[in-house]
Amino acid sequence: MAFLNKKEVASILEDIGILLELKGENPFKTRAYFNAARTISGLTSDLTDLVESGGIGNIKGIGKALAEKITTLVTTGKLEYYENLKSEFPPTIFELFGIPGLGPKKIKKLFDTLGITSLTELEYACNENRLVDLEGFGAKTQDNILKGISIRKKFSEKFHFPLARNAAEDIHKHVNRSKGIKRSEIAGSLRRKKEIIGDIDILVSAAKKDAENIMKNFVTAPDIEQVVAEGKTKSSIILKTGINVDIRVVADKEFPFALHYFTGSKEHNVHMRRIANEQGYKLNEYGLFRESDNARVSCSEEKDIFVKLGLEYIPPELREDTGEIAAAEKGTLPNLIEETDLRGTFHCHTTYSDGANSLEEMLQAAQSRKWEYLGIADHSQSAQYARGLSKADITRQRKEIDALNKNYGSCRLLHGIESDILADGSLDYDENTLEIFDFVVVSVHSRFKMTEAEMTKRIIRAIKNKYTTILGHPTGRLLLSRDGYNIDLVQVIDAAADYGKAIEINSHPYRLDLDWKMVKYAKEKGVTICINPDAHNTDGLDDVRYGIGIARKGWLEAGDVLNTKSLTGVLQYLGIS
DNA sequence: GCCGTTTTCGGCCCGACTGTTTTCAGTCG
Repeated sequence: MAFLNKKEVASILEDIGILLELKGENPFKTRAYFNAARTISGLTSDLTDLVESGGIGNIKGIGKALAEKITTLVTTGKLEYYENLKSEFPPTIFELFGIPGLGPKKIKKLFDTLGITSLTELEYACNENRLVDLEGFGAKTQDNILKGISIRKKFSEKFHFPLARNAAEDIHKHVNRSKGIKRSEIAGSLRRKKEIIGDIDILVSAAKKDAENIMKNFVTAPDIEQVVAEGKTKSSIILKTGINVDIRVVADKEFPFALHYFTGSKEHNVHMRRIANEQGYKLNEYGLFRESDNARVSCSEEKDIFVKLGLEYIPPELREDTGEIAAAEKGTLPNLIEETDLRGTFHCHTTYSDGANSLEEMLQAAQSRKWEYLGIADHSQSAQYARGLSKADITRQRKEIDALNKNYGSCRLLHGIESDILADGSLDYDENTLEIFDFVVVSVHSRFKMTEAEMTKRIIRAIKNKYTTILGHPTGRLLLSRDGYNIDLVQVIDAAADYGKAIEINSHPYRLDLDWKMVKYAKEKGVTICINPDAHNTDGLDDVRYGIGIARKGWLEAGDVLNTKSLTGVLQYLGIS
């Protein structure tokens, strides 16, 4: 019997890390907790099993002390060490982390000397001018903290991918108009195709004489809320949308190294630097240096850095320190799927339910994308909020699809449905009706608040249904606004593997569900993945590009994905002609 | 805290910018 799941254990380990930082503990010790939190949250094997078998201590980065603490947490739900640490600080102290310029040391100082325990108290103290005389603080610091609090109140700290990408492209264009730019690129989590973006990183190479002008141009870009830092090689601004943008200007020979460094992730970089050290090099954002004589190893492209370290080139999407470096050492990195590999897609809505475009308009849009097939999956009858299809609607839709397929040669419409998974795990039509469809996507749209055991059972029952083709948005999460329902994804993926069913990567930028961390697990279990746009209009079809990003982050190759198959291959897969 | 073909101690990635200091600690990525 487990008292805490992975997510909860990881969250406690992270809290411990923060509390240890506050206490001024050895930074390597705190890092051990943060690393362990990351490791635990990324585990695909069952945590309870690992604890019971003692295998938990064999995981890299989890030694004797952490293994004991994790075991205690899983088996009892409590940890005295954590409770004691927590009792030293009020819980609201966590609010203070994330204000720019405020780290553990300063927060501790504020707590010890002024008794500040929350954001409100901090703002009050700033307005009372109480920070200026504090050792290590001053008028400037106090002012910046106030600005930070005001920005925190106004904006969220994270952004959906498209919003961040559009902002990044705008500022990138603006910067590129500066004189003397040699190379430039958008780096950071955007380049790694993360589902949520915290800030934008722009990298530029130029001669030294041009750097100052480029910086000036950057900090005077339109729509800037605040210039946070302005230096010769590094500056930082906050846009009116609340997004933070960092820029680095380096010499052109440093560009590949800076690009690698600036793309991250931080964990990947740390690991790469360790690999470099082991081979007698030092790696930083300016170059790769031989430790014996400090000689620079020249690399003209980012790819060369990996080659020099005896690694395969690691595509940015994989740089999360989740095994990509070991695979690159062994030469076993996947040949990642590309957007051009897609030959069609499934799960699209039309005016029959809550879509904005007709069947014919969707078909034309698919044709213009050179797709061989388009799977229509409107909502099912119980989804009344979305005008779910009655049996009469289904008959009518079938007729129209058959007629369109006769008139349009190059792209075939496939007639599917997005059937609600009812509370008991059954589907939303009788067997005679389900029989009609070319494919069936099954999704949860109601009764989100079940226990994990109930929800898992419900979804697995739907997976087992013989009419089910694809499990749609498996957690139901809405990024930045709604957590997914409680579900044991490992069990769900195992069931999909056992029953030969596909799982969707819902490509809508607010969903991106299945999460890439689990995509990799699904691939390992041999589950077919389907990259679906969940399009509600013709433009929505382009969302598959976000799904591709997630598929790549999940190590997928073209062969792992259903909709890279030709029409013939798909018809064969679906068992229709 | 973790780790080890240099193994039970002594390392642990590395550098820029800010604001406070008067040579550097703290923060950030």
